[in-house]
Amino acid sequence: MNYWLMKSEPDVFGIDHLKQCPNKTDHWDGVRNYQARNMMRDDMKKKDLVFFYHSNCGLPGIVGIMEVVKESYPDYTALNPEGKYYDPKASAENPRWFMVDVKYKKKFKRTISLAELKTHSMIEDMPLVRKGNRLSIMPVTEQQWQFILSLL
DNA sequence: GCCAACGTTGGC
DNA sequence: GCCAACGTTGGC
Repeated sequence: MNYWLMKSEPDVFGIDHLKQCPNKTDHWDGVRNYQARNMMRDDMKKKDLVFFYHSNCGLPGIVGIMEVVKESYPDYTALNPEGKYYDPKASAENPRWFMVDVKYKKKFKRTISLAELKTHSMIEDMPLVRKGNRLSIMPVTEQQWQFILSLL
């Protein structure tokens, strides 16, 4: 089993949105970065656990945990010319972009903020805390996962 | 709202 | 294949 971290803007889609979805499950659409796509498409497996990270907000940080419940399939939002995730280079035959389904597991009592995460040398190798990093999906090692949980 | 860092695009 | 221009991410 693998661990991951995925970013989302809480104003657009935060952890509370996921919790309120039917069956607390939704598809993680709109990923338009090849590195992130490849990980989601090739390496993300059912039952993998994922940190839900809130970005671009008052207190950026890890807010909870979700679980992968469906492995990658074409992100159909790329095919909708009206949608903001439309990509004219994607087609049904050649989807180009993929998504997985994730299910809400838990929300932490507090946000483990980016500022707090940056103070710990245990996790200094995480892309998340490195300068200028914009990856919206990244792998988390088991050691990093356990360490972060120990901060709660 | 600013801006640094980064990814993507497209001319050559 | 290089690289300048541009667009986006995301912290602050």
